[in-house]
Formats: sequence, C-alpha cells, structure tokens
Amino acid sequence: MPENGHDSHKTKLRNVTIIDVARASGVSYSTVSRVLNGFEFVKESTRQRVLEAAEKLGYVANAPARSLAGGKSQTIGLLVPGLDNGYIGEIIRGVDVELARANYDLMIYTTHRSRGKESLYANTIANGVSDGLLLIVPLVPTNYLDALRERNFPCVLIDQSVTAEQSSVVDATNWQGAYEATRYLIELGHRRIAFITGLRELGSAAQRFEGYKDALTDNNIPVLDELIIEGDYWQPLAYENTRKFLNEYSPPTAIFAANDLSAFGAMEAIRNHGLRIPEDISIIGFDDIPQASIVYPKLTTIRQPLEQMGRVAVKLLLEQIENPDRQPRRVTLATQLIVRDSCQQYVAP
Amino acid sequence: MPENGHDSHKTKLRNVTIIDVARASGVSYSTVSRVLNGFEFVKESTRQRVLEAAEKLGYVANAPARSLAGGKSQTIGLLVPGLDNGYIGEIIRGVDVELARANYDLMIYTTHRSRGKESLYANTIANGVSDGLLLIVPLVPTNYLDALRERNFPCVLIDQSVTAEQSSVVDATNWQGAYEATRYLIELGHRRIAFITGLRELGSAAQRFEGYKDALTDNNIPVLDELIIEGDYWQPLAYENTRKFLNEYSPPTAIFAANDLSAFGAMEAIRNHGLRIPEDISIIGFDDIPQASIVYPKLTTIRQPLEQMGRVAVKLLLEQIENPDRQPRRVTLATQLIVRDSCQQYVAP
DNA sequence: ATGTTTTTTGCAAACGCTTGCAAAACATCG
DNA sequence: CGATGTTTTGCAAGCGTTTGCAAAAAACAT
Repeated sequence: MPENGHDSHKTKLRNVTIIDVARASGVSYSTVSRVLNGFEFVKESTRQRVLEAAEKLGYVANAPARSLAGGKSQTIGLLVPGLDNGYIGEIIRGVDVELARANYDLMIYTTHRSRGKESLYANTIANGVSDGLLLIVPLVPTNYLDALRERNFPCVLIDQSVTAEQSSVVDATNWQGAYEATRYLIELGHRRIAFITGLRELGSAAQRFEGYKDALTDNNIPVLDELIIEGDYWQPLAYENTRKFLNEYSPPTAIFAANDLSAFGAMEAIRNHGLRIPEDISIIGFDDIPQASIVYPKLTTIRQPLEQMGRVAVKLLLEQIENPDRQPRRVTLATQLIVRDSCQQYVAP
Repeated sequence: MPENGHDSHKTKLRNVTIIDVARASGVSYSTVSRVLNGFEFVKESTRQRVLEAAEKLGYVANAPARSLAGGKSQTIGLLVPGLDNGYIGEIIRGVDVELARANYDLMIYTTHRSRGKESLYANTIANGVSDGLLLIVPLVPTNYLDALRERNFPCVLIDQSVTAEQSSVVDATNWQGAYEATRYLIELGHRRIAFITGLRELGSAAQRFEGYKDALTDNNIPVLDELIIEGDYWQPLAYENTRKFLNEYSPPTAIFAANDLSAFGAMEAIRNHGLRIPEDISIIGFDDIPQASIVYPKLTTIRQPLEQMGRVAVKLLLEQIENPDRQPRRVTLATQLIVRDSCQQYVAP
C-alpha cells in the first residue's frame, strides 16, 4: 500500500529513504545499504540497478540515522571560542584540507566565551554527533576533558600549552619564538624593549613572556618592570595600555607584542602619540595572522604555522579514532621569524 | 541482567542512555524522556528523582537519536565558502547570538569553493542534520536550491543579490552604498575616481559597480573605461591590477574599491608606487570588516551591518521553521558611510 | 464505598540505517 | 545429477529517542 502523498498543504515532504530505493530497484533494503556503503559481495548488475534507482530518486543518506545505527558519524567536532580573530580561520583551513582527504565532515561549534556551554557542547558533540573532538579553547578545560578521557573519546587540543599529560596536543614553540623575536630586536641594537603580555591565564602567554625575559637576561639586559605592558591578546587593551605607557614613561625603542592583534593596538597608540614606526619605535608581533601583512607598515612577526597546526591536529585525531589504544602525543611545531617592515636598526638619538 | 562492563581493554565505553536513567530512578524510559523534555504531566516528585538520577549518571542526550525519533534536530546549518576572510566571522557572530537565544545549535560547513560539494552538503544538511539552512554562498546556487524549495525546506540566503523570488534573502543596499561612497569622493572634489570591481559573477559586485557609475553620471562625470580596475574581492588581484594600472596610466586622485580587501591591495600598490594615502590618492572601501579600522591609515568605507545581517537571517529562518507556509521575504539592510582617515579633500596640484 | 474525572505512567511502535546470521541462488566437480 | 562450495541476498534485531494510546493511580464526587 504505497502511501499516496495527497495531504496537499505545503507540509514538509517525506525524504526518500533506503526503503524507497529498495522498492524501486526490486531488492531488499539491506542490499541497498550494502551497495551504498561500497560493500563487496554484491552482484555487479544489482549494484548498477540500485545506484540508478538511488540517483533517479535523488536519495541522500540520513546522517543521524546512519550514525545511530552504525555507531560512527564520519564527522569530527571543532570547539572554538569564536571565529572573529583571524587566527582560528587559518587553523580551520588546515583542518578542512586534511579532513576532506579522509572523507570526514566538520562540525564547528562556537562557545563565545560562555564557559558553561563549553562543557555542555563538548559532551553533546562527543555523544553520537562526532567521532572525535578538536579543541581550540583558551583556558584549560580540565573538567570535561577528564570526562571525555575516561570514556576514551578521541580528543586533540590545539594551541594549549598546558601539560595535559593525558591528551594529544598540537602547539608551537612559544618560548623559542619569543626568544627569537627578542633576540632579533637586540641584534638590531635595541636595549629598551617593551613587552606587551598576553592573557595571564594562558600557557602560551606565559611561555612567550619567559622567552622575552630569557633573551634579555642572556644578553645582560635587565628586565624592567616598567617595560611590561599588560595585554590580553586583543587589540583594544593593548592600545589602551600602550597609550598610558607612552604618556607615563619615556618611549622604548622597540616593542615586542605577545600577539599580532596586540601589536596592532600598540601601533595605533604609537602613531597617536606622534611617533613613527619603525623610525622611532620598532615593533614585532607573534602569530602572523593574515592581517599582519596588510597593515602598514607590514608587521615583522613570529609565524605560527597555523594551517599546519590544523592539519597535524587532524592527523593525530584520526589516528586516535582508528586506533583507540594509541597513546596521546604532543606535537610542537616550529615558529619562524618573518621579517617585514616594522623593525629597523636602532640609531642613537 | 545488567551488562557487566568487564571487557577490559580501553574500548569505547557505552554512553549512559535514557534507559539507564530510567532504571536508576525506577520509572519507565518514556517518563524520563518526558521529564527531560519539560513535559507537563509529570508528578513533581518523579521529576526530581529522574533529574537527580540523570545528573548523577552524567546523562547527556544523544542528538542523532533525538533527531531521528523526533524529526527535528534543534540545529541549523550554515554553509560558507571559508572562514578566512574576516567578513563571514562577523556574520556568524550575529547568527550565534540569535540562535543561542532560540536555543538552537549551529553547524558550520565550509565548502572552500569546491562547487560540487556545495550541493551535496546542502542536501545532507537538509536531510535530518538540521532544521534549516543558512547559505552564504557567492554564486547563485539554483540547482540544489530548487530541490530544497521543492521539499519546502527552510532556507535563507545571506548577501545574495540575485532576485531569487522563491527564497528568503538578507542583504544590504549595495547600489546605494556604492553611490554614496562615490558621491562622497565627488563632494571632496575628486573627479578622476577609479573603481576596483568585485567578482563579475556576483550580484553584489554588479550592484556596486552600478552605484559607482550612476553617481558619476549624475554628477556629469564621464565613466572612463581606463579607470575600471578588474578585481575579484580578494587582496592579491586588487594589488596586482592596481599596480599595473598605476604603471600604465596617470594616477587617479581617488579609488573606490568594491570591498575592503581590495582596498587593502590597492593601498599596498599605491605605496609601492611611492604615493601617499590620502595625500596623493584617497581610497574608500566597502564592507567595514574588522581589519578596516586597524590598517593605516584607517580605511574610510561603507559599512555593511554584517552582524545584524546574521541576526536577521536567523530570525527569518526561525520564522520559516515554525511556520512552513510563510512566504519568503527579502530584507535589505542599510549600509552606512564610515569616515576614517583614508580620504581627503582634493587639492589641485 | 463506588463511580467519575483527571493526572501520571508505561508500552510499543516508529525514525532510517547497519550488520550478524541464515537462507537462496548460482557454480563447480566427481 | 547430487553433493559441495561460493557468492548474493533477505530477515530481523538493534542504535537511543519521541510520542500516541491505553492502563494505572490518584483525586474528587456522590
């Protein structure tokens, strides 16, 4: 008794299912399922018939049903605070590439710094929605991370410098990059080098700060408290605090900002103060987000291989999905000094 | 016979289900379902018991199962080309806000300009994964859009200037914005105003081009072919073509770029050519992406209310989900001239 | 108490798909 | 031609929920 769809009214039409395809091609629905999943023991002629019917009917698999029945979703989840910082977009590009290759889909969730949601999301995503989870979350997410680990759910943290022994992590050489940035300025002859910090709670910020201090110390330059400008990895605070700083103290000859966004803030403050970049103050950033090469002057910075980080993270995750017993790993990718136009040799006044 | 989970080995543990909760609280699973869904006819004491059990067991609903059984997913899908242009991030912020309010989740799919995938994705998302679809796709997606429409699946296009009679669309006043930008330059005394086009195929690009031409014409300024610089909404091409243009012709006194990214490319070319902004050439963009206010000089531009566009799109979509019979609507939001530092009064040489 | 309502609860049937198992169909061989 | 082995197929049982329907409890009238 074929349901005669005559309920008129613009009601949502029933989708075509595997059963419709089965009926149309005269086989059982399990055979259809096998064909659709590329199963081997199917007669070629049957396969053709089914494929044709599916095509003709415009069959599209119902993903939820699939993941319910099959226990896997061919989807991986990505949890990020937000998409508006130019930095995560790059990582996602890498993630996309690698995932496409493995034929997985990506589901992106933004938490927009609502801490509570983060945990709820993670748990939901880990429960049937996806086969693995990529986390780009600023603060250490111990609470729910432990829970996921307990269930042995595949997870990879990106850019989390915390020593999470139990999870796979992909990050970059923060200390080293910062050290190199600072040394570069020193080599240019600078001595009075200010530092704009990142958000205190973040491991990466701490490491960059250390790199700065160590480079100074190693070159016998004292670390001056007055030269430490409080930042939070966002532009507005860097602007504001650099402005205050310039009003209060004699200007440094160079500034190292813990990330590019902060560097932009500083640049604005410097200009408003009537100083030139790099003639009066050299400035170097960290991250190399796309904007770094479009600001003027183009920002000299330490590149984090963001796209590659995304790619590597996916590889780790996929490994873990395929082999749940695999030990968590940490992969730290090398940063690189990108010299552009925002720094110059120090010239004594 | 409670399954005694002693299979050792780090195998994926079974998640706690509604049935476990039912057992733990001594009621049937349908009652649990009712409690969890805030159903009314449940005795208060029972509700408490169930809630406690769920809490204790750490129950998290299985989304796929839910959407299979219930026929809706409380998720809406968003199809975008990519996340690396600063423009979509803004829209998503608006989307997020409005969706959170309605208690929906967002699933973001990136197509990265692989045309084929776009259609497949759209169909998959529309089939069980989400209750509605938001499309930010550059080219007109007639093929699959028709299919979705036929099934009466809720869709809203963002920033699609095509006259898709049958779908809801949210966009901005492209013509008007462009007209205003051009008029602004004219009012500053400029006559020789170049225009960097957007990608030809896009409706928005065409409209902006018209706005530019109409403004010139209305002010008795001839539209010169040589002043039209081919662009594609991306920085590199704008840079390259502006460079060529400057080598070939005498410089204009102002440039209007069809979007901010192109303006950035032009700025770079102008500087490389040894010209100053805005002293030698004024420049104005379109979009007002976040970078517009961090470049130097800060870019005067036409703001598209991106965040608001995201919000409105969600509202339209939600309306459509709740009431499938609703007619598609087009909402066009007003653009706005944002005056910053990249334009100045024309001074005769 | 008993009959009526009304509120709560449980049962069972979906939702669309995957997959183990067994039956059917086809080949092969002595 | 029957026996044996292989390749194909179909059946049925789930996967974790929601939800219509009917039964059980509780509340209220009489």
